Amino acid sequence: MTVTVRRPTRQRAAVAALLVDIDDFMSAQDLHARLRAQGETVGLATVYRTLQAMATDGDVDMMRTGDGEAVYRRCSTGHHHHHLVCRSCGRTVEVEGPAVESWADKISAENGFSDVHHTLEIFGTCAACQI
Amino acid sequence: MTVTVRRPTRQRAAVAALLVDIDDFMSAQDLHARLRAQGETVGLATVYRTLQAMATDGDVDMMRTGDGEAVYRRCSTGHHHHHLVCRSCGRTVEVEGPAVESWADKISAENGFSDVHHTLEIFGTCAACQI
DNA sequence: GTCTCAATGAGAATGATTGTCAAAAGCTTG
DNA sequence: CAAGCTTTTGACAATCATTCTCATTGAGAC
Ligand SMILES: [Zn+2]
Ligand SMILES: [Zn+2]
Ligand SMILES: [Zn+2]
Ligand SMILES: [Zn+2]
Repeated sequence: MTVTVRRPTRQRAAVAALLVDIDDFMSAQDLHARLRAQGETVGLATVYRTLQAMATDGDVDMMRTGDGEAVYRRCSTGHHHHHLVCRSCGRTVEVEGPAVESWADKISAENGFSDVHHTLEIFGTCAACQI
Repeated sequence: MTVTVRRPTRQRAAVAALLVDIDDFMSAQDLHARLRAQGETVGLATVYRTLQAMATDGDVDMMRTGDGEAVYRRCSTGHHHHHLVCRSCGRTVEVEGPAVESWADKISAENGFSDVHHTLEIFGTCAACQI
């Protein structure tokens, strides 16, 4: 197996620290803007690279918004889960569904697919955002 | 309720006809290239607009690839379903999961979310693409 | 301190998607 | 069929997230 080495840097620490404070999914652009607002000097490309590395390492979850933009979030659980996201205020709830996992496995096997993974997100309006 | 009127045009017919022939998800750019290769003269912007209109009307399914590109497919069933897609050759199988639907509804209700919808796709390697 | 290589950042480049707006084409009516 | 009205089209510019380039900086090892 290959172990990718990642050197700890001020920039990576800044991004990681910010993600701990934020509770909603946020884009690289937004995170970069927040960092700059806080006075942290981190390049945009570095924010992109850092987020991608964290996503690869499983340290953050990445999701695509309706218009295809990548958004990231530091989740509390390290294991596989999905999200219930308010399309109005962005509030996010982490959810698990054993039934879904087994269904996906069964469907994949039945159709001869291997090495599978799935994406599943639920969007709606949370109680606080009801009119 | 509002009923959107759509005038039938040569360009829309060409896009719709092409989608019937194709069995895999395909991007607007790709579809446009195919149309041009067939000698059909349809503008790129028109392909984008047509696909969006068809997706809105429920005539095609839209999905996002791993890198966020929108891809479209004319599905056989008119009702709600999901996809099992080969990440190597693109072969797509339409799948249904009543258990997943009810799970999503339950989770949403439990957390006070309303007006929900979900996205769910399974990616893997199909039998034919195994090494 | 020095050496080596990963990491950074400023800016350019890419590439999908959307906006603009004048010209072309459906539909309706006379 | 012609005129009038509205939608649709297409060439091109504009947007905008993301990636690339490459010279410079910084971390870790000795
Ligand atoms: Zn909300
Ligand atoms: Zn899952
Ligand atoms: Zn395949
Ligand atoms: Zn479903």
